[in-house]
Amino acid sequence: MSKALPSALPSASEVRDRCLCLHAQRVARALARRFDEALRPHDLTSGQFSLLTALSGPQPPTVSEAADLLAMDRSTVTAALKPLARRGLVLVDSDPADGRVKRPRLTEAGCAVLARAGAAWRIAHDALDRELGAPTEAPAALRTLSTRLHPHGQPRMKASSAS
Amino acid sequence: MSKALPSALPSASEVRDRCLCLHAQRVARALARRFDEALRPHDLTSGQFSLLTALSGPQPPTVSEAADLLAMDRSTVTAALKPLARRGLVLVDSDPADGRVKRPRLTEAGCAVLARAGAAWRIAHDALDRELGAPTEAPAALRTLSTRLHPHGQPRMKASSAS
DNA sequence: CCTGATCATGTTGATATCAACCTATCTTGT
DNA sequence: ACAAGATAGGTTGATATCAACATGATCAGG
Repeated sequence: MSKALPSALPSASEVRDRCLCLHAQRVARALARRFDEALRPHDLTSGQFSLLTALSGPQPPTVSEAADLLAMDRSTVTAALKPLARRGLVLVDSDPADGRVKRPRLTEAGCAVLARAGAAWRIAHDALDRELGAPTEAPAALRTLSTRLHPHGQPRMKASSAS
Repeated sequence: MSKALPSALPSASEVRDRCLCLHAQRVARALARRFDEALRPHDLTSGQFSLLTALSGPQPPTVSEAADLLAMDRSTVTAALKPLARRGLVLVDSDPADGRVKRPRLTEAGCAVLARAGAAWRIAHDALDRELGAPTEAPAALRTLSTRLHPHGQPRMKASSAS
Protein backbone atom coordinates (compact mmCIF):
# COMPACT_ATOMS: atom_id res chain seq x y z
CA MET A 1 0.00 0.00 0.00
CA SER A 2 2.46 2.52 1.13
CA LYS A 3 4.58 1.95 -1.91
CA ALA A 4 2.15 3.16 -4.48
CA LEU A 5 4.49 6.07 -5.04
CA PRO A 6 8.00 5.01 -5.89
CA SER A 7 8.38 8.74 -6.30
CA ALA A 8 11.84 9.74 -7.36
CA LEU A 9 14.74 7.37 -7.59
CA PRO A 10 16.74 7.10 -4.39
CA SER A 11 18.96 10.10 -3.97
CA ALA A 12 22.50 9.97 -2.74
CA SER A 13 21.49 11.46 0.57
CA GLU A 14 18.64 9.00 1.01
CA VAL A 15 21.05 6.11 0.67
CA ARG A 16 23.61 7.75 2.90
CA ASP A 17 21.01 8.36 5.57
CA ARG A 18 18.99 5.20 5.44
CA CYS A 19 21.13 2.39 4.16
CA LEU A 20 21.69 -0.03 7.00
CA CYS A 21 24.13 -1.94 4.89
CA LEU A 22 26.31 1.11 4.38
CA HIS A 23 26.34 1.95 8.06
CA ALA A 24 27.04 -1.65 8.97
CA GLN A 25 30.03 -1.67 6.65
CA ARG A 26 31.24 1.62 8.09
CA VAL A 27 31.00 0.33 11.63
CA ALA A 28 32.55 -3.00 10.71
CA ARG A 29 35.49 -1.37 8.97
CA ALA A 30 36.11 1.14 11.72
CA LEU A 31 36.02 -1.52 14.41
CA ALA A 32 38.10 -3.94 12.40
CA ARG A 33 40.81 -1.32 11.96
CA ARG A 34 40.69 -0.58 15.64
CA PHE A 35 41.04 -4.18 16.77
CA ASP A 36 43.50 -4.98 14.03
CA GLU A 37 45.72 -2.36 15.58
CA ALA A 38 45.20 -3.63 19.11
CA LEU A 39 46.02 -7.18 18.05
CA ARG A 40 48.91 -6.33 15.77
CA PRO A 41 51.53 -7.06 18.45
CA HIS A 42 50.23 -10.61 18.42
CA ASP A 43 50.21 -10.87 14.64
CA LEU A 44 46.51 -11.43 14.48
CA THR A 45 43.83 -9.54 12.65
CA SER A 46 40.46 -9.02 14.24
CA GLY A 47 39.02 -11.62 11.90
CA GLN A 48 41.66 -14.17 12.78
CA PHE A 49 41.07 -13.51 16.44
CA SER A 50 37.34 -14.12 16.02
CA LEU A 51 38.00 -17.29 14.14
CA LEU A 52 40.40 -18.62 16.74
CA THR A 53 37.86 -17.79 19.41
CA ALA A 54 35.22 -19.70 17.51
CA LEU A 55 37.48 -22.76 17.55
CA SER A 56 38.36 -22.47 21.20
CA GLY A 57 35.45 -24.31 22.72
CA PRO A 58 35.81 -27.72 24.34
CA GLN A 59 34.50 -29.51 21.25
CA PRO A 60 35.95 -28.04 18.06
CA PRO A 61 33.21 -27.01 15.64
CA THR A 62 32.97 -28.17 12.08
CA VAL A 63 33.85 -25.77 9.31
CA SER A 64 30.18 -25.14 8.67
CA GLU A 65 29.48 -24.50 12.30
CA ALA A 66 32.34 -22.06 12.50
CA ALA A 67 31.08 -20.30 9.39
CA ASP A 68 27.65 -20.06 10.92
CA LEU A 69 29.05 -18.70 14.13
CA LEU A 70 30.82 -15.94 12.26
CA ALA A 71 28.06 -15.46 9.67
CA MET A 72 30.52 -15.99 6.89
CA ASP A 73 30.68 -18.26 3.92
CA ARG A 74 32.04 -21.77 4.41
CA SER A 75 34.66 -21.23 1.80
CA THR A 76 35.79 -18.10 3.57
CA VAL A 77 36.46 -20.13 6.66
CA THR A 78 38.45 -22.63 4.64
CA ALA A 79 40.54 -19.82 3.21
CA ALA A 80 40.97 -18.07 6.54
CA LEU A 81 42.23 -21.25 8.17
CA LYS A 82 45.14 -21.56 5.78
CA PRO A 83 47.35 -18.76 7.08
CA LEU A 84 46.63 -19.90 10.63
CA ALA A 85 47.43 -23.53 9.84
CA ARG A 86 50.61 -22.43 8.07
CA ARG A 87 51.69 -20.71 11.26
CA GLY A 88 50.89 -23.77 13.32
CA LEU A 89 48.11 -22.12 15.30
CA VAL A 90 45.38 -24.48 14.16
CA LEU A 91 45.21 -28.04 13.00
CA VAL A 92 42.44 -29.39 10.81
CA ASP A 93 41.39 -32.82 12.00
CA SER A 94 39.02 -35.07 10.19
CA ASP A 95 36.04 -36.22 12.14
CA PRO A 96 36.49 -39.91 12.91
CA ALA A 97 32.77 -40.56 12.71
CA ASP A 98 32.08 -38.79 9.42
CA GLY A 99 34.68 -38.62 6.72
CA ARG A 100 33.28 -35.46 5.22
CA VAL A 101 33.52 -33.39 8.36
CA LYS A 102 36.60 -31.42 9.33
CA ARG A 103 37.13 -30.07 12.78
CA PRO A 104 39.73 -27.35 12.93
CA ARG A 105 41.10 -26.93 16.42
CA LEU A 106 43.67 -24.82 18.21
CA THR A 107 47.14 -26.17 18.72
CA GLU A 108 49.06 -25.51 21.92
CA ALA A 109 50.70 -22.59 20.19
CA GLY A 110 47.32 -21.40 19.02
CA CYS A 111 45.96 -21.49 22.54
CA ALA A 112 48.92 -19.52 23.80
CA VAL A 113 48.59 -16.86 21.14
CA LEU A 114 44.86 -16.64 21.68
CA ALA A 115 45.33 -16.24 25.41
CA ARG A 116 47.78 -13.36 24.98
CA ALA A 117 45.71 -11.77 22.26
CA GLY A 118 42.62 -12.18 24.40
CA ALA A 119 44.16 -10.01 27.08
CA ALA A 120 44.87 -7.32 24.50
CA TRP A 121 41.35 -7.72 23.20
CA ARG A 122 39.88 -7.09 26.60
CA ILE A 123 41.95 -3.99 27.12
CA ALA A 124 40.96 -2.66 23.74
CA HIS A 125 37.33 -3.48 24.32
CA ASP A 126 37.30 -1.81 27.70
CA ALA A 127 38.79 1.27 26.08
CA LEU A 128 36.15 1.16 23.39
CA ASP A 129 33.37 0.88 25.92
CA ARG A 130 34.82 3.80 27.80
CA GLU A 131 35.14 5.83 24.66
CA LEU A 132 31.57 5.19 23.67
CA GLY A 133 30.81 6.78 26.98
CA ALA A 134 27.78 5.80 28.95
CA PRO A 135 26.50 2.34 28.27
CA THR A 136 24.96 3.19 24.96
CA GLU A 137 22.19 1.05 23.62
CA ALA A 138 24.20 0.68 20.45
CA PRO A 139 26.09 -2.45 21.46
CA ALA A 140 22.93 -4.23 22.50
CA ALA A 141 21.21 -3.17 19.31
CA LEU A 142 24.13 -4.45 17.29
CA ARG A 143 23.93 -7.81 18.98
CA THR A 144 20.21 -7.96 18.43
CA LEU A 145 20.63 -7.20 14.76
CA SER A 146 23.39 -9.74 14.55
CA THR A 147 21.13 -12.43 15.91
CA ARG A 148 18.12 -11.41 13.91
CA LEU A 149 19.92 -11.28 10.61
CA HIS A 150 21.83 -14.49 10.99
CA PRO A 151 20.63 -16.71 13.80
CA HIS A 152 23.12 -19.34 14.74
CA GLY A 153 23.32 -22.44 16.79
CA GLN A 154 19.88 -23.73 15.94
CA PRO A 155 19.32 -26.65 13.64
CA ARG A 156 18.90 -25.24 10.20
CA MET A 157 15.38 -25.42 8.93
CA LYS A 158 15.03 -25.47 5.23
CA ALA A 159 12.74 -23.09 3.48
CA SER A 160 9.42 -24.47 4.53
CA SER A 161 6.29 -24.43 2.46
CA ALA A 162 4.89 -21.65 4.59
CA SER A 163 4.71 -18.50 2.53
CA MET B 1 39.61 0.91 38.91
CA SER B 2 37.45 -1.86 37.70
CA LYS B 3 40.36 -3.46 35.99
CA ALA B 4 42.42 -4.33 39.01
CA LEU B 5 41.44 -7.92 38.43
CA PRO B 6 42.27 -9.12 34.99
CA SER B 7 40.89 -12.33 36.40
CA ALA B 8 40.87 -15.12 33.90
CA LEU B 9 41.74 -14.67 30.29
CA PRO B 10 38.78 -13.88 28.10
CA SER B 11 36.76 -16.98 27.45
CA ALA B 12 35.28 -17.90 24.14
CA SER B 13 31.83 -17.08 25.35
CA GLU B 14 32.90 -13.72 26.72
CA VAL B 15 34.21 -12.75 23.31
CA ARG B 16 31.17 -14.13 21.56
CA ASP B 17 28.87 -12.22 23.84
CA ARG B 18 30.68 -8.93 24.20
CA CYS B 19 32.80 -8.33 21.17
CA LEU B 20 31.31 -5.44 19.27
CA CYS B 21 33.74 -6.03 16.47
CA LEU B 22 32.54 -9.58 15.98
CA HIS B 23 28.90 -8.56 15.95
CA ALA B 24 29.63 -5.71 13.59
CA GLN B 25 31.31 -8.10 11.19
CA ARG B 26 28.41 -10.51 11.46
CA VAL B 27 25.89 -7.80 10.71
CA ALA B 28 28.00 -6.36 7.93
CA ARG B 29 28.45 -9.71 6.26
CA ALA B 30 24.80 -10.68 6.56
CA LEU B 31 23.62 -7.37 5.14
CA ALA B 32 26.23 -7.36 2.42
CA ARG B 33 25.11 -10.79 1.26
CA ARG B 34 21.54 -9.62 1.31
CA PHE B 35 22.11 -6.52 -0.77
CA ASP B 36 24.58 -8.27 -3.01
CA GLU B 37 21.76 -10.56 -3.94
CA ALA B 38 19.28 -7.75 -4.43
CA LEU B 39 21.70 -5.88 -6.67
CA ARG B 40 22.97 -8.87 -8.59
CA PRO B 41 20.60 -8.28 -11.52
CA HIS B 42 22.39 -4.97 -11.99
CA ASP B 43 25.85 -6.49 -11.69
CA LEU B 44 26.72 -4.45 -8.65
CA THR B 45 27.83 -5.53 -5.22
CA SER B 46 26.60 -3.68 -2.18
CA GLY B 47 30.02 -2.09 -1.85
CA GLN B 48 30.06 -0.94 -5.43
CA PHE B 49 26.60 0.49 -4.98
CA SER B 50 27.72 2.45 -1.94
CA LEU B 51 30.73 3.74 -3.77
CA LEU B 52 28.72 4.85 -6.78
CA THR B 53 26.31 6.56 -4.43
CA ALA B 54 29.17 8.37 -2.77
CA LEU B 55 30.23 9.70 -6.16
CA SER B 56 26.77 10.74 -7.20
CA GLY B 57 26.62 14.16 -5.60
CA PRO B 58 26.67 17.35 -7.65
CA GLN B 59 30.36 17.92 -6.98
CA PRO B 60 32.36 14.69 -7.27
CA PRO B 61 34.36 14.03 -4.11
CA THR B 62 38.08 13.43 -4.05
CA VAL B 63 39.33 9.92 -3.46
CA SER B 64 40.07 10.78 0.15
CA GLU B 65 36.65 12.27 0.69
CA ALA B 66 35.02 9.20 -0.77
CA ALA B 67 37.13 7.00 1.48
CA ASP B 68 36.09 9.05 4.46
CA LEU B 69 32.46 8.82 3.50
CA LEU B 70 32.68 5.06 3.40
CA ALA B 71 35.09 4.76 6.32
CA MET B 72 37.50 2.82 4.19
CA ASP B 73 41.13 3.15 3.32
CA ARG B 74 42.09 5.44 0.46
CA SER B 75 43.84 2.64 -1.32
CA THR B 76 40.72 0.53 -1.08
CA VAL B 77 38.81 3.20 -2.93
CA THR B 78 41.48 3.30 -5.59
CA ALA B 79 41.21 -0.44 -6.01
CA ALA B 80 37.43 -0.46 -5.93
CA LEU B 81 37.26 2.15 -8.67
CA LYS B 82 39.13 -0.02 -11.14
CA PRO B 83 36.45 -2.57 -11.96
CA LEU B 84 33.92 0.24 -12.21
CA ALA B 85 36.14 2.30 -14.49
CA ARG B 86 36.81 -0.77 -16.61
CA ARG B 87 33.09 -1.15 -17.11
CA GLY B 88 32.73 2.49 -18.02
CA LEU B 89 30.61 3.39 -15.02
CA VAL B 90 33.00 5.91 -13.55
CA LEU B 91 35.65 8.23 -14.92
CA VAL B 92 38.54 9.49 -12.84
CA ASP B 93 39.16 13.16 -13.59
CA SER B 94 42.09 15.16 -12.35
CA ASP B 95 41.21 18.25 -10.40
CA PRO B 96 42.11 21.26 -12.55
CA ALA B 97 43.10 23.34 -9.54
CA ASP B 98 45.32 20.77 -7.81
CA GLY B 99 47.26 18.22 -9.78
CA ARG B 100 47.37 15.77 -6.92
CA VAL B 101 43.64 15.51 -6.53
CA LYS B 102 41.52 13.04 -8.45
CA ARG B 103 37.78 13.33 -8.67
CA PRO B 104 36.10 10.11 -9.74
CA ARG B 105 32.65 10.76 -11.15
CA LEU B 106 29.79 8.79 -12.64
CA THR B 107 29.52 8.50 -16.39
CA GLU B 108 26.17 8.57 -18.12
CA ALA B 109 26.18 4.79 -18.05
CA GLY B 110 27.09 4.89 -14.39
CA CYS B 111 24.18 7.19 -13.62
CA ALA B 112 21.82 4.91 -15.48
CA VAL B 113 23.02 1.80 -13.68
CA LEU B 114 22.90 3.55 -10.34
CA ALA B 115 19.36 4.71 -10.98
CA ARG B 116 18.15 1.22 -11.80
CA ALA B 117 20.08 -0.33 -8.94
CA GLY B 118 18.77 2.35 -6.62
CA ALA B 119 15.23 1.24 -7.29
CA ALA B 120 16.21 -2.33 -6.40
CA TRP B 121 17.97 -1.03 -3.33
CA ARG B 122 14.88 0.72 -2.10
CA ILE B 123 12.75 -2.36 -2.58
CA ALA B 124 15.28 -4.49 -0.73
CA HIS B 125 15.60 -1.96 2.04
CA ASP B 126 11.86 -1.68 2.46
CA ALA B 127 11.71 -5.46 2.73
CA LEU B 128 14.48 -5.40 5.30
CA ASP B 129 12.71 -2.77 7.37
CA ARG B 130 9.55 -4.81 7.20
CA GLU B 131 11.37 -7.95 8.19
CA LEU B 132 12.98 -6.28 11.15
CA GLY B 133 9.44 -5.67 12.20
CA ALA B 134 8.50 -2.72 14.29
CA PRO B 135 10.79 0.25 13.95
CA THR B 136 13.56 -1.21 16.01
CA GLU B 137 16.06 1.08 17.57
CA ALA B 138 18.78 -0.99 15.97
CA PRO B 139 19.05 1.02 12.75
CA ALA B 140 19.34 4.29 14.62
CA ALA B 141 21.90 2.79 16.97
CA LEU B 142 23.89 1.53 14.03
CA ARG B 143 23.93 4.96 12.47
CA THR B 144 24.96 6.51 15.75
CA LEU B 145 27.81 4.07 16.12
CA SER B 146 28.80 4.67 12.55
CA THR B 147 29.10 8.37 13.16
CA ARG B 148 30.78 8.03 16.52
CA LEU B 149 33.40 5.62 15.33
CA HIS B 150 34.28 7.38 12.12
CA PRO B 151 32.94 10.90 11.88
CA HIS B 152 32.99 12.24 8.39
CA GLY B 153 32.60 15.48 6.62
CA GLN B 154 34.31 17.53 9.26
CA PRO B 155 37.81 18.89 8.90
CA ARG B 156 40.12 16.33 10.35
CA MET B 157 41.61 17.31 13.68
CA LYS B 158 44.82 15.65 14.58
CA ALA B 159 45.27 13.87 17.88
CA SER B 160 45.16 16.70 20.32
CA SER B 161 47.34 17.04 23.38
CA ALA B 162 44.49 16.14 25.68
CA SER B 163 45.35 12.93 27.48
C1' DC C 1 25.56 -54.34 -2.80
C1' DC C 2 24.19 -50.37 -6.28
C1' DT C 3 22.37 -45.92 -7.35
C1' DG C 4 20.92 -41.55 -6.83
C1' DA C 5 20.18 -37.83 -3.53
C1' DT C 6 22.12 -35.24 0.02
C1' DC C 7 25.71 -33.20 2.60
C1' DA C 8 30.47 -31.21 4.02
C1' DT C 9 34.08 -29.37 2.20
C1' DG C 10 37.48 -27.70 -1.09
C1' DT C 11 38.84 -24.99 -5.38
C1' DT C 12 38.68 -21.16 -8.59
C1' DG C 13 38.19 -16.50 -10.00
C1' DA C 14 36.89 -12.04 -9.01
C1' DT C 15 36.70 -8.39 -5.92
C1' DA C 16 37.54 -6.08 -1.29
C1' DT C 17 40.51 -4.67 2.38
C1' DC C 18 44.30 -2.70 4.67
C1' DA C 19 49.23 -1.31 5.97
C1' DA C 20 53.54 0.06 4.26
C1' DC C 21 55.94 2.15 0.97
C1' DC C 22 56.53 5.21 -3.18
C1' DT C 23 55.79 9.18 -6.35
C1' DA C 24 54.08 13.45 -7.79
C1' DT C 25 52.40 17.81 -6.44
C1' DC C 26 51.69 21.66 -3.56
C1' DT C 27 53.20 25.04 0.10
C1' DT C 28 56.20 27.61 2.90
C1' DG C 29 60.28 29.76 4.38
C1' DT C 30 64.38 31.75 2.86
C1' DA D 1 63.70 30.26 -7.37
C1' DC D 2 64.95 26.46 -4.19
C1' DA D 3 64.75 23.16 -0.59
C1' DA D 4 62.08 21.00 3.10
C1' DG D 5 57.90 19.39 4.66
C1' DA D 6 53.19 18.29 3.96
C1' DT D 7 49.56 16.28 1.17
C1' DA D 8 47.00 13.22 -2.42
C1' DG D 9 47.16 9.39 -4.59
C1' DG D 10 48.84 4.94 -6.40
C1' DT D 11 51.33 0.31 -5.95
C1' DT D 12 52.49 -3.95 -3.71
C1' DG D 13 51.69 -7.95 -0.98
C1' DA D 14 48.93 -10.34 2.10
C1' DT D 15 44.56 -11.69 3.58
C1' DA D 16 39.34 -11.71 3.37
C1' DT D 17 35.09 -12.46 1.00
C1' DC D 18 31.72 -14.66 -1.70
C1' DA D 19 29.34 -17.32 -5.59
C1' DA D 20 29.73 -21.07 -8.61
C1' DC D 21 31.43 -25.23 -9.48
C1' DA D 22 33.74 -29.72 -8.29
C1' DT D 23 34.94 -33.65 -5.20
C1' DG D 24 34.27 -37.02 -2.05
C1' DA D 25 31.48 -39.17 1.75
C1' DT D 26 27.16 -40.69 3.63
C1' DC D 27 22.60 -42.30 3.38
C1' DA D 28 18.09 -44.18 1.66
C1' DG D 29 15.82 -47.33 -1.48
C1' DG D 30 15.75 -51.14 -4.12
